[in-house]
Amino acid sequence: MNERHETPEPETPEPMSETRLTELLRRAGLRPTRQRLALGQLLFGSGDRHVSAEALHAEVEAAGESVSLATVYNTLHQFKRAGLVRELAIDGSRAYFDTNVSNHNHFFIEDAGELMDIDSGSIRVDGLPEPPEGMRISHIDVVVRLVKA
Amino acid sequence: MNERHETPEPETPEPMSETRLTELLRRAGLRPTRQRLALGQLLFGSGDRHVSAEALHAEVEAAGESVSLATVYNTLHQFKRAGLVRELAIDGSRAYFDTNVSNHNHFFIEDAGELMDIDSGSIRVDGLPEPPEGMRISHIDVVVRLVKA
DNA sequence: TTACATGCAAACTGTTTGCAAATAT
DNA sequence: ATATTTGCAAACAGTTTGCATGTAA
Repeated sequence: MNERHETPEPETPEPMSETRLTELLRRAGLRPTRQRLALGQLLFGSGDRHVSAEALHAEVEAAGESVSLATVYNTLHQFKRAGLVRELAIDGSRAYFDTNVSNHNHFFIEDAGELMDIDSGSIRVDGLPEPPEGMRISHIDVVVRLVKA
Repeated sequence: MNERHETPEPETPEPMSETRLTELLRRAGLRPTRQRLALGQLLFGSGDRHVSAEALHAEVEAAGESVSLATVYNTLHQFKRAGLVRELAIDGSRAYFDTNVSNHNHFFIEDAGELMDIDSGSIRVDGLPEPPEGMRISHIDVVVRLVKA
């Protein structure tokens, strides 16, 4: 396992050429294999996305590429280590990955298990208490849970 | 935006008599069995608590009462349905239950997997965007993740 | 007495891992 | 050539469930 920890690429969304994708992977220290290119295309080829491993696996199969579920998991974790995706703790029962790695928050539609970004500018959190001695804040997650009105 | 299902009684923390606990369970429509009394004592007998099922099981065994893990799970869910505890989505790998069912937020110490309440008054969230059509906000979770400084 | 609760082990879900075969450089 | 990556199936953790037995009312 040799991950290169570099500043995550400000990738342009929208259909990404294989060359761009290859570059992206290379810079992350990952060989551009068929599987990683297929997953990368789905993840980074069309704006910000929220996926579970299972869902991404279904998608890649539907797209005609065969990639094992284990590889989907491994790849998502490699992408995460490379800073290309962020993992979200939303719902204990499955892991969600977000291709938007910038600072932003989420709506979560409970019944549908569906996630949506909240524009980064809108929410403001203040009145934060001091973290306990010897600790620092690494990240603040805000999840706005929605139900049918 | 600060919707709350009516919480069924702000029970007094601190060592709770068996009679009080029995009452509490009765009002929740739950028979005061040995197991539920033992778990209830641990959960509601000493201020606000954050527990995983596994940890609570260890505790109750350590306290000399034998309660199966399955019963711990079942009981936590019954307590949750009764509004006596709240389940937290913090970390995909295990479920945490919080005996503080009022509106408040959390510090989460990543490495230790430890949770702490943040005083309810301190954090303020504003600039919330409108929920999508036909949806309403059921709850807002704020988790402040901490790492060693 | 009877409806509810428990314990056990087995089932299940989502995720991870070990290892031989395949692939990228 | 060789280091990395993959797929598979088996392992795994946490959680849930079916059912016979035990218990509260």
